[in-house]
Amino acid sequence: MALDHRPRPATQSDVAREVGVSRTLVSFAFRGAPGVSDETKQAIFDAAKRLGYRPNAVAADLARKHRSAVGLYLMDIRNEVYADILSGVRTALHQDRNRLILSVSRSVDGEDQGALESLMEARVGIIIAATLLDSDERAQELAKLVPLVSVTRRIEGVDSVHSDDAAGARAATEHLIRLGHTRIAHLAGPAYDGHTVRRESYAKTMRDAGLKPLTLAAEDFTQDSGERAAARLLGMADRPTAIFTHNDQLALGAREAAYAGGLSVPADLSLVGYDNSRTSRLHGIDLTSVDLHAVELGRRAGVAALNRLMDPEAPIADERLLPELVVRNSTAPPREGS
Amino acid sequence: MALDHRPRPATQSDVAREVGVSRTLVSFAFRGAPGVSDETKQAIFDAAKRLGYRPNAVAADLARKHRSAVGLYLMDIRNEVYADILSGVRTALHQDRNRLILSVSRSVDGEDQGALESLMEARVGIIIAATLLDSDERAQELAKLVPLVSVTRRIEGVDSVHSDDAAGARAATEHLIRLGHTRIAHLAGPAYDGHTVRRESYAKTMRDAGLKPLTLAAEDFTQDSGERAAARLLGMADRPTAIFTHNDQLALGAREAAYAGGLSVPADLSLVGYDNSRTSRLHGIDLTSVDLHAVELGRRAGVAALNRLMDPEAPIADERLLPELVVRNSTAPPREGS
DNA sequence: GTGAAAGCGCTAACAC
DNA sequence: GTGTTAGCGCTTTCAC
Repeated sequence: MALDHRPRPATQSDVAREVGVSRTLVSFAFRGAPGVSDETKQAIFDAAKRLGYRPNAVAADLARKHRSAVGLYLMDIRNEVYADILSGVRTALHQDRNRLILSVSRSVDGEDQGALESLMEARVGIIIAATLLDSDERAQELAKLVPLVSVTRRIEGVDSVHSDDAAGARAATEHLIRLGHTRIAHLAGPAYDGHTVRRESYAKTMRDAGLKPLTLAAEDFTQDSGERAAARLLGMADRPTAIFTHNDQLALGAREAAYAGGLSVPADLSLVGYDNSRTSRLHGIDLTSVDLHAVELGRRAGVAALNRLMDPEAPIADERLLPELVVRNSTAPPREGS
Repeated sequence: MALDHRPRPATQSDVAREVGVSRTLVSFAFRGAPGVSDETKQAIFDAAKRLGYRPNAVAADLARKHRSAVGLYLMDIRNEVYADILSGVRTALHQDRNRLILSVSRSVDGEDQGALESLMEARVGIIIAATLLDSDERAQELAKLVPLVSVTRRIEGVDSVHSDDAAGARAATEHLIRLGHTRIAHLAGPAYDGHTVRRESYAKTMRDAGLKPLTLAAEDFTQDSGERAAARLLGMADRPTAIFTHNDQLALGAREAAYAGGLSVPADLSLVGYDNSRTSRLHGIDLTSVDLHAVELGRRAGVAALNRLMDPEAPIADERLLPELVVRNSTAPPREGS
């Protein structure tokens, strides 16, 4: 067998025995607690190195009746926004010695029990969730079991750091109205509690401008489902001349549907996405999109988690960032007569 | 405080006390072990539900002197390939009740100690690594501490499931040669042990065709660094008419560099990527790319991990899949006279 | 069928 | 400075 014999990992006791001290001293030494002479400390570290000892954080947590790991739930690993949030969370957590346990939603099927469950099983001390698919109610229940920080979505009674979706959707819609579009559709995601703000803001903005809103919900948040939904929109008799989508992936799907139908962007169809992903910035894609500053969102969520861990009694955090519309080349005035 | 009082989670003892049996019975009941009457079992489950008891998998592992969690290391969360591998791994692990702990490399800086360390700390029973940045030697050392499955990269003496990179790079290079290109450059990633196969295969294919290889290593695997490196390539006196890149992100960066320099793809520059990412399939991007079947790679890695867990003495796995060149519109014959 | 007791690797009083 | 002891939530002999 090429595999070497894997010896049972060294424990505190092994180190203590090797040095000839008690386990307590080893424990103290590794946690930097006072009460261990420098010599002893050196001897302990040397022995530990020799034996290949590494503290068992899991057992330590158990003994301490305390949970040091922070769990991060991500709805969609294929969406850059979540990668950005991860980056942000990490920079915030970097200082502390916290372990970060990631968990990704299995599929975008409207419930994240599996992923959340695995975080609970791993016995994390707090969960940062981006973006919860569950209802507000279930989220609030979850928060009773373990501290919860919701990113990207505001939940009453739960630490939340989110982006002003109403403002973002309004900016996107107004941009299209200002260009002269009147038949502006909205390609929404599935209608979960956390995802209604953008569609409502879109509808309100349309009505305020005297226009008729037209919202179609995609099956999920993927490019494929965006393409399917947009194909339906573009097949209508009075097809829209502009579409504002819930996220960039849906927008890219709509873009494919347009080209598949012989339409081009922005000449025949204006498109506004949401997320300002890297792909949206590619030459030839040039997607107008709303940037919700995901890295910063993640960073703040990390800070909020740290705060909550330090003070369980602190008031509920509720932070809101302002998104920003980035205008590129996927939007233009509608063609004459269309 | 809006936050409800968070009660200490119920334990086995609580359930046992509630039902009026010993802890052992509760333990047996939850693990489906024989020796518990159906009535008792029912009573136990009822009480557990009432009390909101959920088994502590971490403590169970500790007591069992066994590690049930599987750790998955991903090099780059922004690269779709890794999202695909994650999907594959999950489908393979789905049957089993194994916990999956994710860990993503902090930055692409040539060493993944941090991410690996966190997996060790979480006390996982096996690590699936995609793609290790460390040297073969360090990977082999790691494998002595905890079972390791390497995906995407073959490591001697370690369970590996990878794609035939030599074949992939050869196919890409030959495709460009066949189109008539002679000045074909290769944009490689940083030169880690695991990433040399593609560049070597490219060089060999060039030499075999009587052409002179020109390899430039990007600083990392991101689009930005691809853009910078490609800009240097395109600024050369005798600039290449085609570039084959280590991955799609680098290729997209090269594409940006081309357009920034007034060149268009494929008229002035042919481009072949690697990964066949979703972005590469977008209308207007149409990137010719090598598909390494990442989902299947991940699935097999998951299976390999399960096997290793079941039989530590089994022979080392070494699986290799054949990649596939997907030709799109980013490659064309070189312009006359160039 | 059921339960008592020891132990997993570690922490945290408290005493010496 | 250093060691003793009890215990975290659970599993696992082994005896009743």
